[in-house]
Amino acid sequence: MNSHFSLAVHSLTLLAHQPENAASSTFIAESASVHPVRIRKVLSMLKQHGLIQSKEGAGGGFVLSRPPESVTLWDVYQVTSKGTLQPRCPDENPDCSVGANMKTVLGSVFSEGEYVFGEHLDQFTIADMLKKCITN
Amino acid sequence: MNSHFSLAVHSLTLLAHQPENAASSTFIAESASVHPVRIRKVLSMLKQHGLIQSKEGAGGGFVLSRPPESVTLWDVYQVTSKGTLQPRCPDENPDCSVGANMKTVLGSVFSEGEYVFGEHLDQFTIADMLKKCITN
DNA sequence: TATACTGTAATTATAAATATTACAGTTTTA
DNA sequence: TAAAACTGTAATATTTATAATTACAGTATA
Repeated sequence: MNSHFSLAVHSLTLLAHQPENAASSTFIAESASVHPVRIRKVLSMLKQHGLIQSKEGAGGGFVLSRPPESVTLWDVYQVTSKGTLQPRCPDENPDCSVGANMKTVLGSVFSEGEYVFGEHLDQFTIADMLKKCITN
Repeated sequence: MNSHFSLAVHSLTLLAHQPENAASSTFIAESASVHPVRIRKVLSMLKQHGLIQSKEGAGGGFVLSRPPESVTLWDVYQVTSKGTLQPRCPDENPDCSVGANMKTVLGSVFSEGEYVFGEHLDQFTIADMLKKCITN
């Protein structure tokens, strides 16, 4: 699983944690121990898909655009990581009936698998994540 | 998903395809378009877990040690890729209630998710993979 | 108009994956 | 019994993928 996903969940959870004021990329980056530009890239994806809003200029930053109870990890996964479950396969080899088809065959198994995995992720919301973090 | 998995499935399917004679790492490597040493490393894992047998020396190579109908993709996954579903998380940040716990919280979500995903993989055997490859 | 932000592109640095080389050990076969 | 064809594995080099850094234009605030 790529790291965009965990950074996105982290950021959204942080925004849910302080719904009253916007969080800057620097603030989020320090919480996640990564570079602010990386946060801005990930949040750019979330913004494009309507999960957050941003405001430029002094005092600006990021806020949730939907209640954290309504955003699931599956929603986030689809924005940041769709298709990454797929196993890396070497190029197709036309000289071998196995080598020629393995990529396609495994591809369909993993596409279905991603859906099954998604049903699991869909059970958890950003609000759940916040609750789990705080009660620990 | 790491590439060990797809190389392992590829190799096992190839062995199932020619049950009569052993396949050398060079033969498998050519079918999968990768380096023979890499194949030997992956097959070493499968051998340790009793999925295949190997024979050194001239005319040697690899053969299945169990019928391909009895080996599922979940069996292979557990040998080659257990834990790789886990998202990459930055180091824990003790100064932030979210940053301190996110890794653990996501960890448990993905451990359960791996199990769910495993139930899906468990539906497919190496024999199924061979059939799918050949009828394509 | 200085300051504190987002947005994004370009570049550099680091880490991970993969290939390559090397060589010891094991069978077969000529 | 020696050459050939293999596995097994470690060490190194190369390539690719990730991540950090730098740079700078644009925007809102005070």
